[in-house]
Amino acid sequence: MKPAARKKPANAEGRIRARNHARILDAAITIFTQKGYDGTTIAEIAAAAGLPKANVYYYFKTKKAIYTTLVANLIDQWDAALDNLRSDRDPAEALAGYIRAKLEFSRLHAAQSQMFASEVVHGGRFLTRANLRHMHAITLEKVKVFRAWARAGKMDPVDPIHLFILLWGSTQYYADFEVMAVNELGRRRVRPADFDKAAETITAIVLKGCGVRTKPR
Amino acid sequence: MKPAARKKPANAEGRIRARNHARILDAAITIFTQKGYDGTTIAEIAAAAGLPKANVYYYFKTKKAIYTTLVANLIDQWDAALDNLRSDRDPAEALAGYIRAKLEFSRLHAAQSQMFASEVVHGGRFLTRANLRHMHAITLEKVKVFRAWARAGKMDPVDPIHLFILLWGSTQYYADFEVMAVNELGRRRVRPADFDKAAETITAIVLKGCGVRTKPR
DNA sequence: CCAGAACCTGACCAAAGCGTCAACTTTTTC
DNA sequence: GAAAAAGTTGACGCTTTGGTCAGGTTCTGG
Repeated sequence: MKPAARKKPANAEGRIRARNHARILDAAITIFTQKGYDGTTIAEIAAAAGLPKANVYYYFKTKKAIYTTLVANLIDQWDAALDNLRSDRDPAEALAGYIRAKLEFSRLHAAQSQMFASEVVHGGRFLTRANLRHMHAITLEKVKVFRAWARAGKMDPVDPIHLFILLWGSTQYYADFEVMAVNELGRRRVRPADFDKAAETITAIVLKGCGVRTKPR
Repeated sequence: MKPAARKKPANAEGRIRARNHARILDAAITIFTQKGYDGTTIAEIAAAAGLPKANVYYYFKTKKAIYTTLVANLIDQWDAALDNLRSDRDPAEALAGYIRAKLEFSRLHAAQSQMFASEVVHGGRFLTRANLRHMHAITLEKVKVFRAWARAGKMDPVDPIHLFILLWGSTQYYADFEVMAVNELGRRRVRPADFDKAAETITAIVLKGCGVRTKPR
């Protein structure tokens, strides 16, 4: 083999590799979301990416490798909205910001939310223990925030995990169960105004429901 | 053909037919839930039902026929919990009852809830327009109940559809996203006590959050 | 008891899909 | 400009799966 110095460093991908890698993942997430892992074919992903099927295997070893790369990306994004929740913030603003951020994610990344939902509904067979531990650890950090607010008298001492489940279930619904959301909203698609109304409604119910106050009592 | 009187009436199925029909559906819902429509094989359903594969085709014309029969059954069950919501009831009791009923369904029929969730997450390709119209019509009936309570000053005039989405999203989460629920609860499975705590927490937040009062002001 | 109906089933077929491969083309580097 | 590396791709092999079929068995009613 020729001198190793000639080989590109692993993180210095060429522009062709980076472009095709991204194209495949973009195409894949749309189709995995619509059809699920087993209902999606490599030929469909290739066609949507504008590449011959065999070429997909040049960039990803297997179909499962494509899917698990997407799942790993989704875990990274799951964390981001939780940054709103810091104990040094006013709980009304922090919770309102979190709800808004979660709904923005549902609105702008419906496919990612749906794909993650699909994965979890089917038992999370591609979620690793490390994925689950990570998400649990992050959540426990934020549980502390809720507890700190409760100790400071800024909100009622509601069970933080069940509160998170209520927050996640309600905000993700608009993306994950879009078919039901549009049906019940009487629309063809969820509009930005619907997301605004959702943010307003969920925020009002949660703040009032958790006894959130902007001043300590 | 022999005299029609000899043929059994369509609704007087023999015990063999009824038994095998039920066995196939019971087996199917478990596997469709775990693996999704495309990930499930007729051979797996047959094995779980204790029948040879070709025999399954004696009872159901196609794989899709099995699946859509299950979906139709799920629609029927979706309605039942909503019976709690009647305008002549006290809203605190009615909403608490509805939340409790939904959580009971999640606890006792997790597979059905997950299968329906999977169907919707993937765009509801096996949900018919009639299915969707039916669910929408039922919901609109209950929207009237919320509006009647608001007019009577028994609760705040929150947006009924967004409230339903919050109720559905939070109560179904324990079944649909069981993997996440157990992970965040720090458990191996969701226990009856967790459902009790969920009922208590969701009910408290929703009643307080919606300004539900047991006496008109 | 027998004929008809209902039920069962092993073997089979056609189609689909994951992944491979050898040969080719393009790009990159020296 | 040439060699090496990277990228491309049509054809193919193997396996799997939905569904069929012909022939068989069991059940039911007269």
